[in-house]
Amino acid sequence: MARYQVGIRTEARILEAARELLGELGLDGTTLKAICERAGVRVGSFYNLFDSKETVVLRVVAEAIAAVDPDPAHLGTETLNELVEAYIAFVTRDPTVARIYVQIAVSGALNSGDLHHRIQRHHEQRADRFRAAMQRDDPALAAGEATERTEILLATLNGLAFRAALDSEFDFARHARAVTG
Amino acid sequence: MARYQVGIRTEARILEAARELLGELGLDGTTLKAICERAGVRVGSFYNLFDSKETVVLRVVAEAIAAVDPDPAHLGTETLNELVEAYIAFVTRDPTVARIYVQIAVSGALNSGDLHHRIQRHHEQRADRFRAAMQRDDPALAAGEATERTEILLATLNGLAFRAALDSEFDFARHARAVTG
DNA sequence: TTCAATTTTGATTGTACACTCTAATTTGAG
DNA sequence: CTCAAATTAGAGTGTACAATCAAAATTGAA
Repeated sequence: MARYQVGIRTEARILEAARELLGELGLDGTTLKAICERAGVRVGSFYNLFDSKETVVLRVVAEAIAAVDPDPAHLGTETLNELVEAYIAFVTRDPTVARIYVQIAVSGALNSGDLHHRIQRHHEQRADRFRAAMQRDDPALAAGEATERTEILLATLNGLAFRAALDSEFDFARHARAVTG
Repeated sequence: MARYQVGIRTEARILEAARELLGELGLDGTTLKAICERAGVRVGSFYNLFDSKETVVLRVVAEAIAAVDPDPAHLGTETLNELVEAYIAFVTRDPTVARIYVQIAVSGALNSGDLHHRIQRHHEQRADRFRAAMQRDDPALAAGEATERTEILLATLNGLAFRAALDSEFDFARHARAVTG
């Protein structure tokens, strides 16, 4: 190990370049060449720091999701409303990254089993947090009913996000808040 | 014009091959080469009949959607329930094609403006039919309220379809019918 | 200061892809 | 049967892509 400072900075530049390109050009426009050019790095250096292009893209998406997490420490104190607001923040702050998440999820569904499982697990974890928050809000709510409501709520939010991806005029936040309460 | 029979049959073979491959391998796996091999046709013949690969893929998707249309003649007599059932039929009959529709919609959103507009128009037309059916079911329903409910209903159906694309075990039909009431 | 480990370079590989073009062949209407 | 139009063949074009590799340069701990 024993990373050198210069390498750490290069890694950060590559991630920043990828983040910018994904936002500006989307997944297809974010080629290895484009990332390296913007980061001011040769291709060989890229592969010294990352295993693949996929690695970088997934890190950018994961960081965008983590950036809006209302409970990064997993203390289990978040409310349903906070979770919905986090979802809204993710979609409205960086709509392109949100779209890329959907794109990866859908195209990866058939191929590359590993990616598929990671996305499925991510969805399940999010569903668990929604369900737990829902039951904290209303302790009388039965577990099965909470699971069911969570499934529908998340589907609606995902569907609205999809709608927002197609139409930039669409007021995602307003509709998302409407379904919550 | 004046098509020859052999050409018409070849066209049908190409469409069938594309349909099969899209179902088996998804969008990425459905290459021009693969389509031509399965259809027993040389690449040159393909381009004599179709402008591009995109043309074929879009025709397959459009035909899959049209196949479940409860009111192909647009008589305006369909019920909300029929529309939901048509949606369910589309997703459950050929899940891969449904996923490809999402894939095209999401990836095309940034690029190729034409495709983007076509998909947006398709969504709007569907929303109109849902809203009209909703008001036929309940004539007392205000227009604004119907628009709002349609937006939410379609979002939920799309989100559930997305969920089904990620998890083949997911019972899409049951959840879809649950939200309709 | 030394020097092993890390980082950078840049030329290169290999591949997969959609699409084109011309000439030969086949079709079917009159 | 004729022949123009439709269809087919198949080699070829061009391009964009992710990834590899060996050698040179640099870093920074001891």
